[in-house]
Amino acid sequence: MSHSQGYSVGKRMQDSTEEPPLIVIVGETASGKSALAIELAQQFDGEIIAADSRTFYKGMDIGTAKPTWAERSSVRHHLIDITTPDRPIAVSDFKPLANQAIQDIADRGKVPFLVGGTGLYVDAVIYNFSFLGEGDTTLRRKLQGISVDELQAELKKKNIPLPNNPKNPRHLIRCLETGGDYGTRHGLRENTLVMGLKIDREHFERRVASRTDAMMKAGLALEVEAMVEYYTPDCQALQAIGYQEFLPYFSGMATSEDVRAMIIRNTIRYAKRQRTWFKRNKSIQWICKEEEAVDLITTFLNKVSIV
RNA sequence: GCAGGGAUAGUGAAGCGGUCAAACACGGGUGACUGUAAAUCAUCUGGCUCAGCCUUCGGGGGUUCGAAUCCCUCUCCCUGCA
Repeated sequence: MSHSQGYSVGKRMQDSTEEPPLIVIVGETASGKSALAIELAQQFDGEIIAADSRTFYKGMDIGTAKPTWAERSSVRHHLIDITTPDRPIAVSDFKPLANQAIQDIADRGKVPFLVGGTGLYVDAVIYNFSFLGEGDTTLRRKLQGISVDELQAELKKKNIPLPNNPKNPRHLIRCLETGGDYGTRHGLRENTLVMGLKIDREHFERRVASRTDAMMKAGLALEVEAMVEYYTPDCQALQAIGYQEFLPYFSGMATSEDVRAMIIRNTIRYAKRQRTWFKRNKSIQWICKEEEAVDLITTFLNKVSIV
């Protein structure tokens, strides 16, 4: 942020090492960050890049609270509907896609807004994660049947230290895949403003309930049924809140009232996990109202254009 | 009215004389987490001046060195006979 070398505008445009400015908005699900982002993007001539692990997928519209077509025509959105549930997008796929979008938006003279609730994916971009290799899927499938104790024993045998979550089978398997290596993270991306949208608990829970009702009224059951029939119900993308909860309903083991209650509960639990994730990110500037965001962005953009 | 059965922590449900602040499940809190992340996992969950102490197992009263566990009685609930 401190290279006041007096680049000419032309030089800056050519210089690929210079990071385009980026505005990031994070927040728990149903916090209203998408609506806020649209407002802000309109106001500051921006475009939105979705950092949501479930809005990549075509067909998962209602349950993921994907922005509507009207919203998407008012502000251009990137990385929504870019794949299908049977072709998942992992963090390591997301990061380059997001960076491409950022560059593309900046090249067209607009302001990129990275907006989403998937903390890991956001971090991958703003902390410039480096990744290790992809795991062997057949080996992974084989390891999935093994107990935690056996996985730990396997690691011990190969002299690989246990991961930070030593009882998490997925982390143990990944550890086995990478030989105990981890990717690296860097400092916060330059020219980046990170904002987090806060929402008070009570207001939030009411929102979740009414949002769930609205989704169900909009035909969520049909959407899920179609997806489950076309893809396998256990495919990773469909392992999403608003989707999995319907499985017992389809097999006659639950009422739609049960489904509703489950979705609400799982959404609230998910939001808690998001809060925990974001809490330790000290780069986030927490805001409650749009005006605060406007202020932060205004000063941010001024500073960036001066450098 | 008679004969049985039951009342256990936020909920469901074990326990049936000491090792019980009480299994387990759910619910809830807190947290971890770089290639499945809307996923996955850990941990706590009666109270406190917390390696110890205090108050709990429908209410009251007994028996016992000792009771959630045995006896008496009261309240409420279910089942069978009236």
